[in-house]
Formats: sequence, C-alpha cells, structure tokens
Amino acid sequence: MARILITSALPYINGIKHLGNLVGSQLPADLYARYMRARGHEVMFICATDEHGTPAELAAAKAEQPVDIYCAEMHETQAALARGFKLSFDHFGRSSSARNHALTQHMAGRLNAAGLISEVSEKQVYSNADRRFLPDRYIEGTCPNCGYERARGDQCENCTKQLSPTDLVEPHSAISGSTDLEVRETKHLFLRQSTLRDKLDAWIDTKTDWPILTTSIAKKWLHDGDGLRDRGITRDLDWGIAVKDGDNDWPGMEGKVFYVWFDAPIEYIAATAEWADANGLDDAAWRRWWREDEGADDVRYVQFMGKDNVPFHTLSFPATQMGANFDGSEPWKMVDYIKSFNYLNYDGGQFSTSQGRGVFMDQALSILPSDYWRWWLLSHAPESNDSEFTWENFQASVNKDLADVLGNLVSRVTKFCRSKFSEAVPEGGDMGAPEAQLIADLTSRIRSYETLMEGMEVRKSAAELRAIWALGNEYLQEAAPWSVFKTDPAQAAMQIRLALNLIRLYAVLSKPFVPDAAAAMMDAMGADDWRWPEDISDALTTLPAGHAFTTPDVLFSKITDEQRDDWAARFSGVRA
RNA sequence: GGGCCUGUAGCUCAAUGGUUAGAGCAGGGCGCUCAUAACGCCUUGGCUGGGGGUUCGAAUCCCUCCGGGCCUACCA
Repeated sequence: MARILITSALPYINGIKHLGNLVGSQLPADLYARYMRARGHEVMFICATDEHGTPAELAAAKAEQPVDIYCAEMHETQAALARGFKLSFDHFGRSSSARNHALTQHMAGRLNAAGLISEVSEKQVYSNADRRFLPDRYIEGTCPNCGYERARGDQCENCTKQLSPTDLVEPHSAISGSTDLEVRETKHLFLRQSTLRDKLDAWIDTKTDWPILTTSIAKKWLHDGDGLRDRGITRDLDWGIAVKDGDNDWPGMEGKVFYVWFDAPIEYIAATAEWADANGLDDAAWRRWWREDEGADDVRYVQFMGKDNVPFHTLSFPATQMGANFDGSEPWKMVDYIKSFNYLNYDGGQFSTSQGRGVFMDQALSILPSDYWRWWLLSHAPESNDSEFTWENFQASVNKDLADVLGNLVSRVTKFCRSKFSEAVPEGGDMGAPEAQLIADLTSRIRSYETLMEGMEVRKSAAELRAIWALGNEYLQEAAPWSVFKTDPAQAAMQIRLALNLIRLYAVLSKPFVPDAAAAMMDAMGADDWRWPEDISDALTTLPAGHAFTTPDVLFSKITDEQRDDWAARFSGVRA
C-alpha cells in the first residue's frame, strides 16, 4: 500500500467555474484519487478556493458585498458544486483560512532567514478614484504603437506589443474609467528565486517522466533571457495575508499583503492542516503528508492543473519549499509528478468566465446528472491537445457509451432474469469455454485499464473501460441465453448468473468515472462489495445463486435531439 | 517579435524511425430479438496540412511555407 498525496489546482473565487476549468484539474484529480483509493492506497486529496487578489476584490465590489462575505458565500457555492460533481476531496479548504495565514507568514519568515527575500522600491500606478494600486492590465488607454483604444497596460491585444502603463496615451482605470491616476513609489518584497535557478534546473532535470508540456514551460522560464527572474511576492491590497516575518511584524510592510500566487500553493499544505482540524486530529496527522522528516518520505505527491498554472508549480512554489529548507531543518514534500492539461474549447471558441461563454458547473448540473458530464469530460480530456465541446458530440458519446453500451447491458440482463427466472441470481449450469474466454479477455483488459489509470492516461483509460463494458454485450450475443433457455434452462441460468456478477464487477471498475451509476448498479445487485478484482474469475462468483437483486430503473436516459438543440441554443450566448 | 505545442478518416482521437497508419462515433451490409429502436459481426473511408531533404525505411527526424493554440513573468 502506497501513500498518495493529490492536489488539484485551486479554483479562483471570483465566480462559478466552467467545464473547462473542471476538466483541467479537479475532475481528473478526482478520477485518480478515486482509483487509488479503490486499489487500497492511502490517499489525501486536497483542493481549496483561491481567494485573494485584485479580481476577488473587484468581484465582491460588483456583487456589492464585503470581500470576506463574498468569498465565504462563493466558497460555499463552489463546495456545493464540487459535491454535486462528486469530487471526493478529503478537504476543500480556503486560502483565506487561519491555517494559511500562519503558514504563509511562517514560510516568508523562513525565506527571509535564508536570505532569499529582498526589498525593492518601485513605481506603480495608483488610482485615486478607485483608491487602489492598479495592476498593469487594469489600466487601459490608447496603444502608442497601433492606436488601438482599449490597449491594456501590459500588452496591446490588437498589435501584441508589450507595453508598460506609462506608455499608454490617455490612460485610465479599467475599473472605474477614472483618469485620475498617478505614479507612486511603493516598496515590495521579492523572492530571490534567481539564486535558486541551478537547484531548480537540476531538480527539473530529474523529472524525466513529466509531460513535455510541463518541463518545456519550466525550462523556458529558467533559461529565457537572463534566466529565472526574482518575483514580487507582496501587493498593496486590503484583502489577503498580512506581510509578516514569521510571527513578527515586517517593518516597512505595514498594510501590505502577500501576493496571491505566493500564498495559493502554500494552501495545499494549509488545507491539509484544515483537514486535520476539521477531523479533530493533531498536527502530526497532516505533517506526515508534508514533512519528509515527519513521515512524508514515502509519500508520492501528484499535482493536477491546466497548462497556465505550470510556471508557478514548477518554479515559484518549489523555490518557496526549497528556500524554506535552506538549513535542512524543514524538508517539505515536493511534487513528484505534474499532470497538466490543455484547454477545452466550447463550440468553436474558448470557454470564458469573464465573458460568460460556455457551460458553467451550476448550469451543467441543472440539466443532467453529474455522471454524464464526468464521462464526457474525462473521455475527452484535453491531454495532448486542446479539445472541443460540441453538443452533437456530447449527445452522441453519452448516448452511445453510457445509455447503449453500459446502461442497456444492465437493463437487458436484469429484465431477462426477472422474466425468465426471478429477481434472484439463478442456480444451475456450469461454465465452459465461452466463459473462460470472457474471463481471459476481461483479465487482459482490466490489467491494461489498471496500467493506464496508474499512468493517468485519462482518455485511454476511458476507452479501455468502455471496451470492458462492451465485452459484456459481446458475451451475451455469443451465449444467447434467450435461445439457450428454451432447450437448456440450467445453462441459461449460468450465463445470466455470470452476467449479473458482471454488473457488480462493472460497478467497481466504473466507480472512478461514474460514481453514481456505479452505486446504482451495486445497489441493484443487492451488494456492497467494492473490493478491486484481483482475480476476475473469483470476482464473477461474488453473487451466489439465490442472491436477491432488483431490476433498476433506466441507468442513463438518452439525450434527445430536442434537448440537444434546446441546450445548444440556450448556452450559445452570454451568461446572464 | 521570441519560445513552445499542434495539424492523421466526415467527427473525436491513437500509433519506441520498422509489416498493409489504427480505435470509437457517423455511413453501408448482415445477423439477433433478452434489452433504453438497444446488442453483435462484417465493411466503406487516408497523398498523415503543402513542398523539399536525411534514411534501406518517415505520421515520426531536419528545413521551409500555410493553418490552429498556449506562454511571454503585475489576471489568476
């Protein structure tokens, strides 16, 4: 039995996430967590809302709420949606938690003790009307290069020229439109990650099994130009974690908070502490997952994220962890494998939170149960490339895979048994060559499925699982119990007994992908044996003759053309 | 501008430089009648974006052109 620590990239707090966000981190992480638990491993699956930063403050202002209330409510909204999608987090924390405040301040103190923090005085744009410093991209104006009137302070979207806010003609706040801007001097802390470049580079070099997408991004940042640059880790905001040097005040940093990207990854650790608190456990309970000197030396740590998150997880956060262990006294568990995803597009364009384009988690659950979404999203996960959601493809895949191949199998077996025998596993007959062949085929495919799941090959795992389902239909076609029954009822009984056991087996195998359907299948079989099938022959004799079952309702109803067209129209525009 | 990824059947995707480029869906044919008009078997379909090169051999490696995407460090 292994110990596996799994974290999903933290969903940002400023609204309900869309299906692209879901499939890029939380959903595949859940698939992996569920599978590893099913295999008997000890799993810690952590996620949390990422609550700090300018966009959170602005979203709260737009909602006319204090930012702490806004975040608390939105956290609960996101937590409820996570439950709705059956995301099996051991804990779904908040980066604004007391635990994260303390740990982030502690980490900063360690980095300071290591000599890895420098103070830099810089000039930034302050908006008097908004009473806040504005990040570059929140300043708009006319591009001096091409004349585009809505260029942002970091880059012109029209001509792609890199800009600084002072380059803009007639600059104004993107928030209020105010032109009452001034350049102010402000002091910030920088993480001197440039001094860790060689260590990080060597560390990345050991990760030969990581996806190219992951390592190439890290390498780019390490070697581009002058190499890895130091990074500001504080901001002039109200909402966030106060800048402290461990438990002590940080002179000159009064009123400032840590940058959201500094405290967000630390929340992976802090959320595990929140988990311990929520379960009445002591600190040792979470530290054995995160401190190599306190039990985490045998932990395998896997992170899931979209490709946009890679630089922070390959460089900034590792730099924080390495730096905090400068004297060897705090060996924090670092990531062993990063599974990164491309983007899911929506019907020819991008999903967009800001533009309200696509299907959002709450909308998805309002029209169909979570299993439908889980199956489609996972079986089409954007692993090697960006992939695309279309309603036609969604309807076709779901109807064929879930309703026809799996759902109908359950239906035909249980209804046949009910009509020809009873709602109990029938007795009689002996297995022969066709059954031996089925078991051999299942064994081969299940071993392949296991290998793919362990390797986090999401799409291929889904394809293999589907092929495993199809073996059931192939067997029934060949065995033809409806014909055999007429001449040899005992033989037909054996065939159906096997098929009923197959349903239970499929419940076990399918649970990581479609947990609700799996539970319905297991429940219909009147069983609660979720042990992973080591020996397939044994697994197919779990339900003995005479064991009562129930014939379930239709497991997956089909998506009609009318529904598909209705949804396509309803979600074609911009979210209200 | 720079860097990286990518282009394979109508669609969504596979294929350590090595038989005749494979699956699923869609299309066509046959079979079956237990089942959600479901299932099974067979089958059509490809100048692997264009062009050039390396090699005994290229979807794969190199060059170039065309198309799509991401990143470019103050959104997160």
